[in-house]
Order: sequence, then structure tokens, then C-alpha cells
Amino acid sequence: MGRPPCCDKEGIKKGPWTPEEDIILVSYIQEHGPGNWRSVPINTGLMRCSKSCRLRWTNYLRPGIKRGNFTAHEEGIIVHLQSLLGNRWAAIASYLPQRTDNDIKNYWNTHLKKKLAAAANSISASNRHPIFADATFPSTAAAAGGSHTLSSNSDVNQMAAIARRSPFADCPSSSYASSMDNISKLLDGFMKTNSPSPPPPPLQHYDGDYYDDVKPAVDVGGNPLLSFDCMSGADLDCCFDVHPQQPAASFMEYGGYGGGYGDESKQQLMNQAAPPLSSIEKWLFDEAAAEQVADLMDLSDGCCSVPMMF
DNA sequence: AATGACGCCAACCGCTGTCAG
DNA sequence: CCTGACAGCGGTTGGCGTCAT
Repeated sequence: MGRPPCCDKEGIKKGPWTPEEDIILVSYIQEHGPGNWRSVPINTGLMRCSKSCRLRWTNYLRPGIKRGNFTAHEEGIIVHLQSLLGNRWAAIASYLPQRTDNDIKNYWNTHLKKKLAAAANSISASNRHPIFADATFPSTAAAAGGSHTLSSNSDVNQMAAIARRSPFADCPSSSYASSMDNISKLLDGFMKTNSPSPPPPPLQHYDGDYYDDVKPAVDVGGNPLLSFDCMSGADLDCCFDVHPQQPAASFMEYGGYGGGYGDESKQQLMNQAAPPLSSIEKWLFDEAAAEQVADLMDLSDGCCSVPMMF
């Protein structure tokens, strides 16, 4: 289908935004709030298409955006979530509210992916776990009941190492950040007059969007389940079965590669105060998990020298 | 000092999902 | 149900800054 791009109209300005345009846009949003982007260029007189206005706001002007260096913790989360969710940058960004999806995408493409690829080149096939030597992997894993979104085998191998040992921690901060000072001052007033803002971290949400592999299933009693299978970056495959109406009756399974996708470790999550999906999120942010995996991996100091992975 | 190569990132493009009429 | 409008997302690109020669 596809509709004609909104920016094909004549008289629509493209390219970098000027400070004056930024101020106009911020002033308008300050008054009317974000949203209804179609009306923004009409009401402000900006010679920009609505899409451009939205992008400028969400990627640059929105309050609470953090620029500059990614911390090792942020890197760990990104790599962790990327291995779990794939290139779903908006979903990943929702776990890093101070970062935009564009920022994360750029950082992945320019730093992390490159680093992972370089490290992967150094990994000899003999060092890899047998499951990775199987050319049909990950299809075999999927057939076995697991599913994942790993872009490459090396993602798993390097993730924990990157989470623990950031090679980019000393990167010079973006000079761009300092250019934001004036706009930040402008936004101070906005933030004070528009509480609550910025949007809170969506740690509580579970709408099916962030877990790719939600699929219909039933429990032993025939009750509907949402089943979320994943191969985590922590080299554990896991399965969360969630009763939509009875989260407390849900359970989570963990299994290691060595044992396949089975039952060797099953943990009942019956805590009413802590629904299972909180456990998922806890797991996602559990730095200790990455540490454990890194220890298991027996990584050497050089990230291009990776011994036995498992 | 000049210039070519390279890296980074803001912005654009095209597609998909959603929803109202 | 169909269609069109809109918002949002992910991939890609172009321009600018930096570094190497």
C-alpha cells in the first residue's frame, strides 16, 4: 500500500534544525504538549513536515534525554536486550528512558556491533559450544522449543564480557551535548510546569510488545497461558509461562545448553507481591547474572581473546 | 597546509500498525 | 469490511568533524 511521503510537498524544509526552529517547536509543545504532530507545522508556521517535528522532539528536544557517553551499565543492558529482543530499538530504549531509540541504534551500529564482530572473528570454531557448531542453529533451537533473536552467535559469546568490561568508557563525550545547554535551560521551565515529566521508566508494563515470542498455550488444566520463550544473553534459555488472569500461578523455567530445554531447573513463582514479569525485568537488569556468565565464560582480559565459551 | 579516508550521528525514507469514518 | 490518515518504528544516508598521510 504505502502512502506518499509527507515530506514530498514543496516548501518543506529538510536538513539540520536551527536553534530558532527548536525554540518554536519547544514553545509550541510547552503549550500544547506532544502529540497531534500533524497540527504542529500548521500551527507553528514551521516549514517542516509533521514527522520531522516529531523526530526532532523525540530524539533531541524531549526533556530528560541524556547525551554523551554510554555507561558500562547501559552498554550491558543494550547488549542484553538486543540479544533478547533483536533490533527493536524502541523497545530497548523504553528500558533506558534517558536514551532515544535513535541513540541506541546508532551506538549499536557504530560501536557495539563492530566490537562484537571483531571479537567473533577471533573465536575459533573449536572453542565454541557444540550447539554453535551446528550450522542449523538457531533453527534447531527454535525447533526444540526455544526461540531468540540473536543476530549472531558472537552476540551471546561477547555480551557478558561487554556488559562487564566497557571498552568505550573512556570515549570522549559528544561535543553535541554542550550545544544543548541553551535548549536545556529553555526546557527547565517546561519540565517544571509539566509534571509529571519526563515519562517514567516503563518497568511495569507488559503488553506483549517487549516479549517477541508470546504465543498462545494452555496449562495442564486447559487454562490459557502466555508463553514467553527466550534464549537469554546469559546463556540460559528460559521460559516464562504466564496466566494472564492469575500471574501468581505462573512459573518460570530455566535450562542450560548442556541440559537442553528441559526441566532440570524449575522455579515456582508464587509470590503474590511480585508477579512473574517483575521477575523477568529483574532478570533483565540483573548485573550479577552477567557477571556470573562472564565468570562461567572464563573470559580473558582481551576481548579479542576469548577462550572456552561454556 | 592540503586533502583524502574514516567515523559518528542527526535526519530522512519507507514501511507497518492502528484507528476513525 | 474497506479505506485513508496518522503515528511510530527501523534501516539508511548525507554531512560534518577528526585523523592520517
